[in-house]
Amino acid sequence: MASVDRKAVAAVLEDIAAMLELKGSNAFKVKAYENGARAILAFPGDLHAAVASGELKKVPGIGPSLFSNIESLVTTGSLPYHEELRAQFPPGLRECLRIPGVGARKVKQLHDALGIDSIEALERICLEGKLAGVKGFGARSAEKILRGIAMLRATAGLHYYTRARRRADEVLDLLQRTGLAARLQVAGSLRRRKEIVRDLDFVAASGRPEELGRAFRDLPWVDEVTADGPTKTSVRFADGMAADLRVVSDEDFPAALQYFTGSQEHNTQLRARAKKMRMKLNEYGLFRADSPEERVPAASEADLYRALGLDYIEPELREGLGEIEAAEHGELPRLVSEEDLEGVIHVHTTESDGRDSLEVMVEAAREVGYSYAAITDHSKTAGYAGGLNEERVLAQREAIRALRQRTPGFRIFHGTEADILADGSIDYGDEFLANFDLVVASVHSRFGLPRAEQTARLVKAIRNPRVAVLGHPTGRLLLSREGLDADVEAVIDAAAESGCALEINGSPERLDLDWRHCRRAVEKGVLFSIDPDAHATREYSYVSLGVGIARKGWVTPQSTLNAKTADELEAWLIKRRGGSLPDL
DNA sequence: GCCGTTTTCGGCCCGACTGTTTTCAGTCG
Repeated sequence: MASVDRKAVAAVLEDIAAMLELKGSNAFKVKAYENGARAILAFPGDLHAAVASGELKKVPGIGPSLFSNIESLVTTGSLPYHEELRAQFPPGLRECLRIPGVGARKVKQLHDALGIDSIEALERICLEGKLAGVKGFGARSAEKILRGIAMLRATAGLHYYTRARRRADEVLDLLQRTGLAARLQVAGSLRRRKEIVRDLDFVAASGRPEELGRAFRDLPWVDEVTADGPTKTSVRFADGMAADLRVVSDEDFPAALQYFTGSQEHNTQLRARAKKMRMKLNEYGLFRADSPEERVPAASEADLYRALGLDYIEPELREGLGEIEAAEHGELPRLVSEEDLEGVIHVHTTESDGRDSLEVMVEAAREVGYSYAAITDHSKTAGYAGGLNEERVLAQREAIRALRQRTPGFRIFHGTEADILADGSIDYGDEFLANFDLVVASVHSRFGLPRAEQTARLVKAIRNPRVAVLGHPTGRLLLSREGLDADVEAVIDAAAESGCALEINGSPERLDLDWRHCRRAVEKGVLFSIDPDAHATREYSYVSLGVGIARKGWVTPQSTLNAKTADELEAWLIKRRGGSLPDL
């Protein structure tokens, strides 16, 4: 049987949606396929099993038709309906949909009028000045499309959260200094703490919108102004990042902030709810449906949610994945926050590939406010990272013993980030692992193993009682490397069963485990270790990125390993390994 | 194509901006 994972299924559904759009099908049918793709990506269980049992039919957004399509895909590896559609459209035509500012209607029109069937053909027509003849396209259309093509090629416009956050803070600072904004906040996916951000959204309350808009256009990084209306200004910075500013009245601000925080899907559901309750929600406020002039008073986002019969929903949760239902029933979790963290796990020093010494890393952890740190340098297999052989481990143990004497009131756990070998065993061997207080086990090699082998490898490591934490579980690198191919659901089940914690690695390029997987794991009782993977003192700040991902994944303090106190962690470690920690 | 405490048929979120138009369709979020 062909192995079709959820990403592949979602990609097919998205492809179908794109082609239905090109066909000019009912927009809601298109939407249904897009929603289906999202639902599959977010579906936490085993897709094959859910198809076999029919459980998938119960997932919102998967109706009879989508179910049978998905069933065909996972059981036979292909879908005739998809093939039929593909045969009708050249692949280049679907590529054209990715150009910003170019949608299905325009692509279809250009295909019909000029036979354009690829981005290259479209570019040529624009350059040759042959576009303006087509009805609906004028002199400026070609220019705009060419810019869109350039943009698409440049970066695909995606940015790490950290980079976007830094730029957003700079923008907020400069706009704040103008004194033109009574209220000013960043919204959008950045506020929702998505790991990857496409553009920045700012919302302001101001009595002088034109001046504020001008200040926005005049920001030092602005390369191009892409939209410029009385309430909305869009720019692109020289580094390719796009940013929007919306200016509203003070009274409208809460609704505007809510609206521009999104996500699209969350807002769609929220508006449908408002409508059902005979109200109307838009970016200016909440109104009575039968008397549109009558505003439902709301001084804050919390007021808006309350008026809709909902508990306040934290921005991180607003992904349209059941948070509204949970808020309705008072079942939202108390999300973990940085204040809940008692200690830091997964810390490197100069002994392997860190840039600061043991003493400096420990002191910095104490200054951050932690009451313990688990030092986890690389293991012997990681020669490229200066990994420690057994002899050096024992020497480090002595160094830590000595440092403990000089660091009263602060607990130092001696750990390792040990390599999981291809067969799932840990490179030091189980016996030697007993020398550590805490073992983080990670995959650093053989990413290409077949799925079944890769899964078995991770499960074996998780079931090893010496292993406390599975480090960066999928090994992905955002924007550059797919994670290893493993059955995450099986990994989660193994963690739940054995009690091994899964890491939420806060390194900006990792943010692994992905938040989409966390929620199901939390429900199953899995513990998470929210770690910086720090290679220098300043990288302790990565913990806050990990916390953002944990919050998106509905992780609570109770589900967080390093929200335990030092004593609790020690007790947990002893229980996990079924024996005492090394006598130090 | 999906969905149901108005409904198994008839809805499906809503508005700003652009570029082309003289009243609007397309795109985006």
